[in-house]
Amino acid sequence: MQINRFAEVANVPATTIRYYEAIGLLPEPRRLDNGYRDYAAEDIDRLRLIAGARSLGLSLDDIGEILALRDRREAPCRVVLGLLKEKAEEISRRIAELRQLEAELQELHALGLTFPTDDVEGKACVCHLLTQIDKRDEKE
Amino acid sequence: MQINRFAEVANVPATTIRYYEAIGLLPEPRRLDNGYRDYAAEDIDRLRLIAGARSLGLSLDDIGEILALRDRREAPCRVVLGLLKEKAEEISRRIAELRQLEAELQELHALGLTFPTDDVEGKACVCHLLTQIDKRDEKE
DNA sequence: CTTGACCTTCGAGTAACTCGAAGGTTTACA
DNA sequence: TGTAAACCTTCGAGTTACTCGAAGGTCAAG
Repeated sequence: MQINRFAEVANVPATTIRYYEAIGLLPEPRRLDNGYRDYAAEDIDRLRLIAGARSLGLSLDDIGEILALRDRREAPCRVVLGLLKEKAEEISRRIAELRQLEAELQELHALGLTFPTDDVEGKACVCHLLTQIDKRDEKE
Repeated sequence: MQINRFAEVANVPATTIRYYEAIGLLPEPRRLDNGYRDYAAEDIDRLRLIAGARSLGLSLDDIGEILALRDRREAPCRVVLGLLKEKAEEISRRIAELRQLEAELQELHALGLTFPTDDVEGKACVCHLLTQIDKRDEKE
């Protein structure tokens, strides 16, 4: 299987596959006589694991650890479970932050609409509000 | 005002201030005889605008545009309003994505807990689930 | 025989900083 | 007077996870 076919079955760009190989996540594959990479069916699983973990937001570093465990014939399940939990918590924190930010943006936008749109220097302008954000946070 | 004091009043690390100067967001300040940067009170506003806009998630590119308009004595308010609206929409999309991801992570974690944690090769393991994520999405 | 689709490597670019090295300056203190 | 601590300077490289471009080799079809 050449790289493009491999890319297709795992749904990962070929350039990304070469990148994963370069950083050591994927082993160097056999080569055809012409030097083209030649993947075996067994390779798909590893790449799918990487892609799956990435789509859940795990870092390539985390994934590297998981694969290293597996390569040493140790089951990485416990590590994976921990990482999934951590990630879920991180994301729930991130969601809270973004909600906050979303509210702030909407408020600022609404407030900005009530101001003139041609005030370069004065204080009656969204742009001026931008300079006040930190100060306002401190007062709260 | 030397850079550390300037950093303090605007609540931005000194290294970041140098960085903003290097990429042209902040003008080169006067220098003291010993070569140290010397900021004026008027400079604070510009840095606060940058910091405020950054904290709302605007990119340095966006901020560069805003500042360029201001430097040309054109009011950037309309642009700012547009950017705030765009950002709010982007963030609301991002929140939806993260919610989805959070649910997936929790589901996977819960499911993983019901599996043995010492299965290297077999299919009864969270790690195996990771390789199935894309396929499952396709079925849905 | 050439066109197009594939494959190769290498180096650089992205965003927004952050860090480290290697050095100069100023102030405080023994 | 010496020196240590706390400033300041520049420059280059590191971070994350790719992505792109250049320059070139290979292969099948028409």
